[in-house]
Amino acid sequence: MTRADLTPARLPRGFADRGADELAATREMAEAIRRTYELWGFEGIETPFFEYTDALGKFLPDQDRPNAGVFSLKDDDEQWLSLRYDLTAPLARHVAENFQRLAKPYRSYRFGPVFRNEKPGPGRFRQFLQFDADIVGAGSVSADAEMCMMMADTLEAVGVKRGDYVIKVNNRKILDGVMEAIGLGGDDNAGRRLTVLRAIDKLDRLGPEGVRALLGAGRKDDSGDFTKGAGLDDEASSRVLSILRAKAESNLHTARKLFEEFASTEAGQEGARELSAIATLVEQAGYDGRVVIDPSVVRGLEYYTGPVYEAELTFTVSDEKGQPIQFGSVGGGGRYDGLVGRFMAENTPATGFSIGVSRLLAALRALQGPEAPRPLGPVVVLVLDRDQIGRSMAQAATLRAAGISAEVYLGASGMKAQMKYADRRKSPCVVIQGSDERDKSEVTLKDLIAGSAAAAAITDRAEWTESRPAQVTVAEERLVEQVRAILSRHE
RNA sequence: GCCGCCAUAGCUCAGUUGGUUAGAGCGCUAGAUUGUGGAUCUAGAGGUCCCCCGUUCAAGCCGGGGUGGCGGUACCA
Repeated sequence: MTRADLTPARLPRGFADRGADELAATREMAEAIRRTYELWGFEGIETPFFEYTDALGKFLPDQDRPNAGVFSLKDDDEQWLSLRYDLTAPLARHVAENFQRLAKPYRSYRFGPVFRNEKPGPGRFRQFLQFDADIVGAGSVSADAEMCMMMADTLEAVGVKRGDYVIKVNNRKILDGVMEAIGLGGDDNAGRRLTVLRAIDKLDRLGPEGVRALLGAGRKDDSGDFTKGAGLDDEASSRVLSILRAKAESNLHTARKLFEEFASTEAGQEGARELSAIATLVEQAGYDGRVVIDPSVVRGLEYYTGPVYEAELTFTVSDEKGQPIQFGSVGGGGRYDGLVGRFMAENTPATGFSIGVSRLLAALRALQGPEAPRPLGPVVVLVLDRDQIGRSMAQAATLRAAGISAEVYLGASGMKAQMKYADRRKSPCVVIQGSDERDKSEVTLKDLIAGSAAAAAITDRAEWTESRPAQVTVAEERLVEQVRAILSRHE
């Protein structure tokens, strides 16, 4: 086989392998989230990665193929299947399919990878982890208030300090009311309404002037690309922008202000009333300041029908170049009363949220800095005489029986390379038994972490070669006891 | 999708007006140390200069096309 025939070892774009450190960190975080959800009375449910494409609600009517943005394939019975792109649509399918069996309101959570077939960017992959919680069958805003409060608890459970995050709540009905008031009501204007929502969603990045441009004629960005605007006149734009300034010093003030300014339509009235109810519940439950009404939140642009919420990290950290980075949103959700209704005639209200696990993890790691704790590897039992490997295996077995993770070195290299191997495995300690120890039924244990620290102080070459820091030789039957002593120093 | 930038060793990158055998640092393998990782010294391995076509006596370098990557923007259910 020539070089040119070799298969290139390469990962598809937008996908990533994840190593031991990240797996451990993910497991820990997922566990903290799961515990919180269960404390709030949610139960787990798992759905498959694949769904029928129409169940996900994505099918272009004018083409015989599913929408771009979704990974899809045709089954052998000619039906289109797609990889799930979120965990909400599969839940809606599950609830509709098992409607009679489920106790409602149905409180459930789910965790797993979702897939999006779109251009990856920095920190954006085509496969990533989400952890969702939803309440199906509860139409009152108490359910939305609970979701917000649970989100706050969840962030604290994974290690975000109070004050380092905020759960922002808004209500789509406010926006709907305003758009109705400026003449964007009705089915004919659905496209323009969407443009308005998208413009508002960009407030963080573009500022009020950028948003105003997008509400009006349009905006040209730095790369020279032009984005067509919603074509509103100045007065209408101002009206929309005034929503974004409605945030006041407290939730109840904001709610009152919204009621005063945007209650000219029925939808606006209802939205303000709902937000006011949420504000009261949040205050009574002691979540004031953590859950905040913020009229600039838009969220997922299609299926939300009422309250929408978003978890935002408020701290900044520096990247490798010292540039401050703001992590922003790590999750969000809202009320989607229409989603289950796609599968069954019975109207089923629902509300829920999703946490971007990978993103949250990245934020926390950046916060902890590069010296985030690394999990230790196994104890490595060296093999100095290959015909004595059975003894090494017996020693490893003894350690395992004591619940200590241990492995026998299985390579062909000498002792020096074995030490290097153990070092790279982040092994806390190696077990050495050459002929000297074997004759006396002893083992030598070397504490690699302490050894590393001791070596850092050595500058003289002779001392370096002579010294055997941080190692101890003991009788073989004291193996477990000594290893435990070493491990206990590094926990 | 649109706009821009980039592609040389495992990684980060040099490479002069186009000119012999394409380099450095780090990493890797090993020796100094007959049994010791991380310091030091020494040696070694490792390259289709992204691919194709063209210009030229001569291309890593110039031109065209392709592919891949990065950044911005749009989309993000």
